[in-house]
Amino acid sequence: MKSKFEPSEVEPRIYSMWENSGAFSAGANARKDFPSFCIMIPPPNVTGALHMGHAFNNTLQDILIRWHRMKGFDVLWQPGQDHAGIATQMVVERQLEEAGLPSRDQLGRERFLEKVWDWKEQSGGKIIHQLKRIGASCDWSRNRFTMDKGFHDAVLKVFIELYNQKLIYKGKRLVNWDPHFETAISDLEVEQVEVEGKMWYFRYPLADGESFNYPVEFDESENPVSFETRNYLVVATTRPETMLGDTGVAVHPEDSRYTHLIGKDVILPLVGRRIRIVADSYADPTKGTGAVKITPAHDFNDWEVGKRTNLPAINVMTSKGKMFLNANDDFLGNLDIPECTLELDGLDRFEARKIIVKLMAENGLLDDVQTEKHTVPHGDRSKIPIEPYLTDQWFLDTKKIVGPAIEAVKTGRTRIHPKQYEKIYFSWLENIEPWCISRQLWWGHQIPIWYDEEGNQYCAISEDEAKKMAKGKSLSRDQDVLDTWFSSGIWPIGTLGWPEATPELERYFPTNVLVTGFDIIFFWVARMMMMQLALVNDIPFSDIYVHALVRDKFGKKMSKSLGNVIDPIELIEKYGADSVRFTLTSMAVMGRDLKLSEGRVVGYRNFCTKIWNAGRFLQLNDCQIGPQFDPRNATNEINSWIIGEIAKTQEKVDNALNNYRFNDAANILYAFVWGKLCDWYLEFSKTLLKSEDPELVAETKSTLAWVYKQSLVLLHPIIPFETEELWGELYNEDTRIIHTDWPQLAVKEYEKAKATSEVEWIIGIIRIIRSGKSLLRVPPSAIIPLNVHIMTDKRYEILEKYQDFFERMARTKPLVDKRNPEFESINLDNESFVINVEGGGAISLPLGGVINLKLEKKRLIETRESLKKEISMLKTRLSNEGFVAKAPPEVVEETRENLLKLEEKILNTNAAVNGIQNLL
RNA sequence: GGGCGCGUAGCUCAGUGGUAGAGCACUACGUUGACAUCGUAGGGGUCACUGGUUCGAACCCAGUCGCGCCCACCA
Repeated sequence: MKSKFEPSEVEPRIYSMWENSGAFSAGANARKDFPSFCIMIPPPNVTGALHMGHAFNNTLQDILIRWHRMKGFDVLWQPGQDHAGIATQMVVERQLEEAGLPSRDQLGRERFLEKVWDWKEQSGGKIIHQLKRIGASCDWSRNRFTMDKGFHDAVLKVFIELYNQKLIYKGKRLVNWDPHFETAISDLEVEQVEVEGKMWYFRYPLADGESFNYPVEFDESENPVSFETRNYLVVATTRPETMLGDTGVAVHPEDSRYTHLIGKDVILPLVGRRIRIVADSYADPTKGTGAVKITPAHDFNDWEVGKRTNLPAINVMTSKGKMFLNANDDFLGNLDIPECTLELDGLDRFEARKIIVKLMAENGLLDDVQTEKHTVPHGDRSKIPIEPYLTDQWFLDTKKIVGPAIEAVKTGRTRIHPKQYEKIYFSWLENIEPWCISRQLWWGHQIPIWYDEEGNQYCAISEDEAKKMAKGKSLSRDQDVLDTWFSSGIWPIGTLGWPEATPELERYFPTNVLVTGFDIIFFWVARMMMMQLALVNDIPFSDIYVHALVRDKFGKKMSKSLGNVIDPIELIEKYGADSVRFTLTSMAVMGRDLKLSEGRVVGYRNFCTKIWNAGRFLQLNDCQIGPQFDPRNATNEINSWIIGEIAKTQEKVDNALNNYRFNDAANILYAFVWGKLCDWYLEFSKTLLKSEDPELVAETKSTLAWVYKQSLVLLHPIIPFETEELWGELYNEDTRIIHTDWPQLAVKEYEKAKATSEVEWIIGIIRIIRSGKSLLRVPPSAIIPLNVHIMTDKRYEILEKYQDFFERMARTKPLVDKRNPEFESINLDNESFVINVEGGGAISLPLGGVINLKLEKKRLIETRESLKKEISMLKTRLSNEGFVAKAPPEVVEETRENLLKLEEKILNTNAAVNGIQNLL
């Protein structure tokens, strides 16, 4: 065995060994009649790179997968990648531009898509390779891509089914439009960004020479007392450029300032168009001026107002967000739209804004400007303000299929962990809006709709089919593609071969756990629920584990623009995949984001080193599990103790993982392996192995080998590489650790209570001797005497039995029986450090010349004082009737026991004080 | 505006009714045959604040202050 564990050498070797031997294949290591256990990987972008969130997400999945595989379940971890419409198209377009190649438009659809496929082929393997680096044990032979033929057709099939059920329809609606990508996006892809903005107050002159009295001063009961005569209305806006598309001004039907103006017209400044003053309760008298300009084609609320009050909608922008004033798009009414003579055509909407404000000011129509913060909707990919835009789009009527998805979680058929996310899930689903599923992109699943010359729709899986339906009419296909999340929505059934009735669908669906971040609950989780239930009438998974976000050490979201991204691959190269995995696991607390700091990784890298060195110790001592060895029959107490401890650890780890308490699992293992196995048992074993009793030596070697082996198995789901390597080094097994059976150590059978309490007592004494020596600055190498003053015979015998351990582990001389039946005073024959022994008894370390008697007396008195304090605290509690009557009996009992222990300690301390006094 | 979460040791975080925990960092000592990526010992916290419930509160409840996030709206 090498003296150091070298992840960079071991990890690739072990991973290929697993992969080449089919260790990850669906059903590998499945025991007969065991149920299936299936996890669908949240498919990463095919052209993406692994970030910390992926590393975290997939580590947790891999833990669950490896754990179940070892337990004998029929396991499938289904991997795959997502085509990521906008993101991928964006990358390829940028590459073309950087390389000075023809642009998307110049290439045309077919040739552009070839470029995208090229890029996919070129970079698509990267993310898979990176997932392998962290040790993900997916069944790669089943890898799926959302644009692969089978999956592609499944997506179209879904569209066709839902279309035929009239759940998918086309309509001209106002949608969130991204002027950069020139596509519609869904509500979810819109981010609200707070910006410092301005509110402009514009005067819109009344038509036909009208004027009115506007109240300007009020008395105490808010009645107007003075008025000014106005021949204009004032409206407020944050987006002046949209005024060119104004087709009305709304006031509240009960706003007495304006009621008499309803039905009259104003002249839209700069444009000269007459637009109507309408009554609509959307206008809030308490906001702005109470009169609100209405631009139905560029504002969601205005669109609704326009529909209610029969105002036309005039689109004033191109799909790129540039002004375009003579579009003559009049979708809601039939007003005659006079030609606009303003020369703004082709100007960017924000440039136009400046000019319009300037023109309004020049015309004396700018009433006021205020600066204020407001939120502006931005495209989550383009990061520019989206534009509400009037277009033809496809929608999925989610309201009609949402019911079962809500029901499934309400009834607990699907459980969300942690539970608090259920609320978020419900609140979104219960207020769901139609889902805009069409995108004006090229990379994606092209909508399977063909149109004939009259515009009739033919929904079919292929052009041939559509032609048949159209009875030979000449057809053209809809140019739009589907939202990427539409295809992700059928990931569970799609990857298993739906719509075919495949054996995999039969075996693994519904799947068991979905492990995902909360940021895609709406995008993905809720939609999978809806779509699976709608298509195959079953839940996609029974459990949803929602994990938190990995943030940087300051709690900031990692992002490229902030430059605070920690690359998991770099961490893996520096510390090894196992260390990174253990770190993420130990921080995976439900419901709280994790701030990753490199210090944690270092700590767990050291843990991996510790495990390695313990393995070396076993090998140096030639530890193997003897053929006759049964851990339940170990005779030596120390051996029994550690056997009991590993059994308890196994139980705790299972319990933690069953409850998705990954951090508990990691911490339990850490505490056992380092705190118990290495710190104590290995040290004890050094003495045991020197025994002259060959049976004890054999039992100890077997125990070491067996307990360490169980530890490796329990660690394997979190630390797969190193445990596999150690397994190969230390144990001659037919199977690799990845396919070893997960232990089931019934604590009742494996733990010997007597051995546990005995060894724990000894550990306590060793600790306190070490502590005493250290406090008194006795050099650790100094070997000191150990006198026993107060002790029952029974306990003294135990103490004697462990003499050799005291000598090795606390550096003491053989113990000397100085017990005196008269407990009045300890018979201290030299300057001594006195120790109260847990559970009764007193020992001393005679340290002549080393310690200052007066100081030691002072220390003892201080000890006595603190004991007194504790005692009086406990006494107060026990004399409290409420406590005795209402506290649980075991708590009262425990308090009594503690009090007795303390009282014994104080007696011993008194005796020690007296002993010292005699010497002084 | 609605909702969720967080505030515990210098740092990163567990704990969640019964006398405060881990890792890292810090201090002292230490090369005993697994391990200096180590060992032993130690210092360090009125568990944000204020009230309440309780025999007992870091934990439950209410409020306050600070931080973060989600949803909605924004004339």
